[in-house]
Amino acid sequence: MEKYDPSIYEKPSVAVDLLVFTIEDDRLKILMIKREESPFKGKLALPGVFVGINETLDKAAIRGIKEETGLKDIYFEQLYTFGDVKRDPRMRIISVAYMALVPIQKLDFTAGKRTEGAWLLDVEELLESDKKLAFDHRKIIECGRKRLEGKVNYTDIAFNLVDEEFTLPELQRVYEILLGKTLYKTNFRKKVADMIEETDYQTAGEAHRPSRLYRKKDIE
Amino acid sequence: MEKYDPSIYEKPSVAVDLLVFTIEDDRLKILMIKREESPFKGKLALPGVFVGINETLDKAAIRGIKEETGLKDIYFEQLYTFGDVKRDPRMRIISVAYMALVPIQKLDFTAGKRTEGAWLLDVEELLESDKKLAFDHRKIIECGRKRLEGKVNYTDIAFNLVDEEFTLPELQRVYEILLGKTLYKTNFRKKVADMIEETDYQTAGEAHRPSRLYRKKDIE
DNA sequence: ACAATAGTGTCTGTGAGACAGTATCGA
DNA sequence: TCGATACTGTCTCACAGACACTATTGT
Repeated sequence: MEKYDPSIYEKPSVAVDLLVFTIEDDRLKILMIKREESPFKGKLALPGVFVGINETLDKAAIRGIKEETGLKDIYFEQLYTFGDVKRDPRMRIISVAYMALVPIQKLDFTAGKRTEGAWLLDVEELLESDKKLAFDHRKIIECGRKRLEGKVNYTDIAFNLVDEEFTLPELQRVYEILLGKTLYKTNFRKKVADMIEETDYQTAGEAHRPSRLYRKKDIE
Repeated sequence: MEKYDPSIYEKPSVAVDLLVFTIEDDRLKILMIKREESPFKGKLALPGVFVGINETLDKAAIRGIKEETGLKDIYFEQLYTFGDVKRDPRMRIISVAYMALVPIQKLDFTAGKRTEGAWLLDVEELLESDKKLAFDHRKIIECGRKRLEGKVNYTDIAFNLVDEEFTLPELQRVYEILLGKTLYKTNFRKKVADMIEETDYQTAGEAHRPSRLYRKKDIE
């Protein structure tokens, strides 16, 4: 630390921006809102909250997730901190981005404070389009998308995008969506074999062979 | 973003803490300083700087590295942001940790502003000891140590810890130190084969077969 | 019977791991 | 010649990739 007293210097504001990912209709989606004020009025933005002076970053993220989705106890992790000087044209705001994953079955984002003005948008479509997003939120989403893809293969992060009980074809589709390529059933099953455990249930009512339900093995 | 004007709320200070890693005497070392003021007076701490109101996070990290080591143009990356409320007992300071890697040949940390009170400490020794460090700096160092180990195998990050020209035994020792285990020569060479290119030089003057010098292949 | 999807058996190629062997320096 | 370290050849084994095959539902 330096010798000067930081309290006499001008300080930045610190916010938490949230990337709430889910999978809907076999597509990766992200929760976004439409800004109703300047700057970037009318543009799409990530939901976010300012970090309270007596609030940890994780707590701020949890609070933001709760406000937007009504949910707590969902998976989240800190992504990266964005600190360009002019990322917000009004004033200096440093943004700590957090990524949250939620199975679509749990997600009812009108359950939060916001009852309208929020959407689940297709991430690939959004990133491929040249639509202007608020602030540096395009860059933040790209960062989250990469992290997601990077962690699929060497963590169990994908399990956070399926319901508590899931079929292997469902889980495989999640892997395929995150990786952006198709996988072979056999190989996929071998890979996840030691992360799952059977239940006694299976799907029914569809015009094909039923599929066994599994759950994530918690120990090990 | 929320509706309130953040400028009327109390803001945290934002600092960048630096983990300057190097390898000296076949050990992973980190640059640390002894605090001369309260709090944690006399305790070891990571060097750090406050982020200027018109300075990006990366720029603050570069400035800090320059002040401590006299170096610019060395490898660094953002590690993680630590925002516990009481991590600094004086006031709320959010710390964005950055990790820098520098080959020992380039490192002369008395070249910076600080001419004394800085040391290269053995990271494993430090983490195994129960020595009290300033702030949450033990946790930050653990975080950096893990990141380093995690990235060795699927990036070329280890190359930042050897000189521009290096022998394969040297590079292998870096890998071994970061991974904490010995490697087989043959397999190691196969792994790095497509990341290196030969030079026309080799070591001399040692009582054994000389070793060819390589450099990192930049294209590809 | 048939369409549709779930699930299995097995061959192959790639790459990590292990180890034995050869090469080249100074003393 | 010898000790020490640099470098190479090659066997094995685990695992990802590829693909053919069988199984079970509703219509």
